[in-house]
Amino acid sequence: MLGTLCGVDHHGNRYGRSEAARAAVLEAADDLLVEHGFAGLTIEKIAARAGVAKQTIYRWWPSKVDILLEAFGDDMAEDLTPADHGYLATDLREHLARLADFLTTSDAGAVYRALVGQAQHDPQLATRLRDGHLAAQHARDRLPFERAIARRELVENLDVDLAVERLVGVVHYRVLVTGEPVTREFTDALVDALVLELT
Amino acid sequence: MLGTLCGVDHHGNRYGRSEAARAAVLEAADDLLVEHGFAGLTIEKIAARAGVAKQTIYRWWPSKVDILLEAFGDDMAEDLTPADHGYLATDLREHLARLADFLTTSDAGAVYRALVGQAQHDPQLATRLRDGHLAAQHARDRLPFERAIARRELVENLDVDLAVERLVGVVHYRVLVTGEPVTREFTDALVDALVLELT
Amino acid sequence: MLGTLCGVDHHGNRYGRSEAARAAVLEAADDLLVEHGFAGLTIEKIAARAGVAKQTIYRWWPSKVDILLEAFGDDMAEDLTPADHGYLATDLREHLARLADFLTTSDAGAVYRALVGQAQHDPQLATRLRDGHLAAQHARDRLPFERAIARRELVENLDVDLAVERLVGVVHYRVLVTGEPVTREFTDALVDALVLELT
Amino acid sequence: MLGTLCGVDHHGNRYGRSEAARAAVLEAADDLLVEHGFAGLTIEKIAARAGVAKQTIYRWWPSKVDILLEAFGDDMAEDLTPADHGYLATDLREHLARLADFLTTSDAGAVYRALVGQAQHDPQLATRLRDGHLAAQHARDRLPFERAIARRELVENLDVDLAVERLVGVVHYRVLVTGEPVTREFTDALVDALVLELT
DNA sequence: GTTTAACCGAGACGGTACGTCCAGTCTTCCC
DNA sequence: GGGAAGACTGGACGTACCGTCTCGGTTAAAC
Repeated sequence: MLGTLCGVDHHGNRYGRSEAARAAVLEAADDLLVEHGFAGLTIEKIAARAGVAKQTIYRWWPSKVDILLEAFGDDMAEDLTPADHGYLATDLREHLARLADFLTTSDAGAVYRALVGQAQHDPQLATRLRDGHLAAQHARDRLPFERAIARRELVENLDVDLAVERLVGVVHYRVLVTGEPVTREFTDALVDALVLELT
Repeated sequence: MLGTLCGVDHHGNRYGRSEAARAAVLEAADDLLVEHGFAGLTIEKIAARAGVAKQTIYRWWPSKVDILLEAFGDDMAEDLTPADHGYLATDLREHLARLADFLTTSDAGAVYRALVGQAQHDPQLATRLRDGHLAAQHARDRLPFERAIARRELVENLDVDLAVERLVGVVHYRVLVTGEPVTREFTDALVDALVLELT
Repeated sequence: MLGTLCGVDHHGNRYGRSEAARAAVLEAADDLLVEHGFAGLTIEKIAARAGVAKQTIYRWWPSKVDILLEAFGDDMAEDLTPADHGYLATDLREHLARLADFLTTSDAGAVYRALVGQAQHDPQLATRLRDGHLAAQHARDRLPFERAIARRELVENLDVDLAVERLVGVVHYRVLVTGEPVTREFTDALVDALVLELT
Repeated sequence: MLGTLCGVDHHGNRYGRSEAARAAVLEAADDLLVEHGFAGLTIEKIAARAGVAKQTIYRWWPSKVDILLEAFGDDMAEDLTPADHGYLATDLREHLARLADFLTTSDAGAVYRALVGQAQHDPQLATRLRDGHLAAQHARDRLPFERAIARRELVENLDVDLAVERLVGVVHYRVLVTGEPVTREFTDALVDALVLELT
């Protein structure tokens, strides 16, 4: 016969996971987290809210943090990819302001904070979070600096990683630890001080 | 201000709480946190490990984070009060190195990380943590800068808060988020870059 | 001090099981069995009906048949102790009629039938049922015959066990297997045939 | 009435069910019952053991007791049809001994006991069991008596039903209730007492 | 020889109940 | 009155089956 190219050789709806159930669970988890916080986020409530059987959740996600990780998805990549305006200061100012906004006001940011919080109690989650999302975000955070170096705006041997951390680290500190508001003035001052120092 | 034996004014069971029970609970909580992590830290296990009735715990602490807060005690103040060497760079280098050490290697640091993690899910805890410990620590963190200003080593109108955050924030970011090791080289580079910029 | 004779040396309500909870559970189990049958008898429903936490049930009863066994209690002894009228035939006629009544119409009889049914799937229950209740009942079933022997109404070397089984066995067969009604005519005929044969 | 190969009038998949699947299910059910008891007999395990889809089971049998009923089949008729030796006592002695053997040692007997046990919780099953098997068996149990009446060995107006129950009822009682062994001595004694009484 | 319809395996699904763990409250006895 | 002990209600946990469903595949009768 012909080379049955479509579904390889699977049969039955063995691979037929319900997309509706998956989406309902992710949305329910997201909603519950925002509404009732991480403590109010139980598998039972997610199941009830999503109109889904508990078993369906356990079939696909090992724990509630896995649901959050999936719900978190690529939100960070979508929201936090720095634009290129041709000037380091402009790029960084905008990027850092968007980071602050993401962390403090968006739903995805709430999920992110919950995950980082939980990661303090769960080294495995910490590893997955870092490998899965933080590394990629760090690469995106580097972009303005790398473009500035390519533009000769910055010296070639700059420690970009350190520079990145000196910006996003401080914003994270306010969000995760001190809880102080992260204003546009603050992020701008942060960027300006760094740019002044580096150029 | 000497170490007045804390339980000095209770006379037997009749007129006061048992210092032995209090100490046993705090120690048990500390041990369980280090051994089994925050998830393995339940009131029942603390009670069992401490040889104490659950009711005794509930009588004196509203929740398990209160136990941790009390166990955490003034460790931060004791370990993280910056010395005065007469030079800003030296003070900051030493202080930041000790902060890194505290956060990553000490038992108190483990408690602190657990509390900050939990605070992401628990706004009330976040408030208490900030009011009770972080504000005081921030004041201590300012000391090197304030001394340098008094010494005229730094300009008077320096934004000290920002300077502090630009140091401790980055260290916290590594500890709480990226999980990268915080080496002496790293903290020194952080201090040096800032000091160079400010002076 | 005085010889604290009451609670030996127990302290706390360590031995303070709630009689209210116990009674509520037993009654709820009884009711649910009669209303919804053995299949409708779940621990969760017993707990809900009794207004008791599931844990309280699991604390005191290993399984739902244990609840039934306890609810069954001494009902058999109370209802099925044969009276002494001085005549074998009279004693047996009355006793067998009461047995039939117990098995087919009483709540305790419903529990008994459920237990015997379950014992077919559960050898351990079978053993407990036999040792705990059936042996005692068999001893009571023998009484009319033993009194008749004492009275010289029957020969001394009569196989009393066999005689007992030839009466109660047939009634059980109707109740448990064929489901035919066990009328007074039937039990009387059974008794009369046996008594005629033995005397 | 000869053994027409059961599946003779189905032609392939189109108009008929898979005999292989049917047999596998019945055997799996039988095995699981004997190995793990009635509680260990679940549709899922039967399906897994038989290498059959759950749906296939639900397509053909409404419940697991239906599987057992079908697996039980005509075993009773085959094993428990009394032979005709020309003497009432001989016929009954042999028949009752075979009944005892069937109930206590055969696989079909195990299924029978499980079904009778379950019938205590399930009136519908009880009805089907009685209509489907017990009535037929009762008719077979009557045969020795009817032949004896035809032979004038017994009086014509004998209550044959009662006589039958006085034999098989007692054996059932031992098997289902007391669990005592049913020896040949016991069954012979039972028969002899009855025959002596009736003739 | 193609269509076609019933059966089959596989397994995902919404549910119910299981038995366990812990939270937080309570009552009782001892010191 | 504090403390040890522990029973209590309540609720989430993760698991096991239930009975229903949908999906390809297989296969032999029907076309």
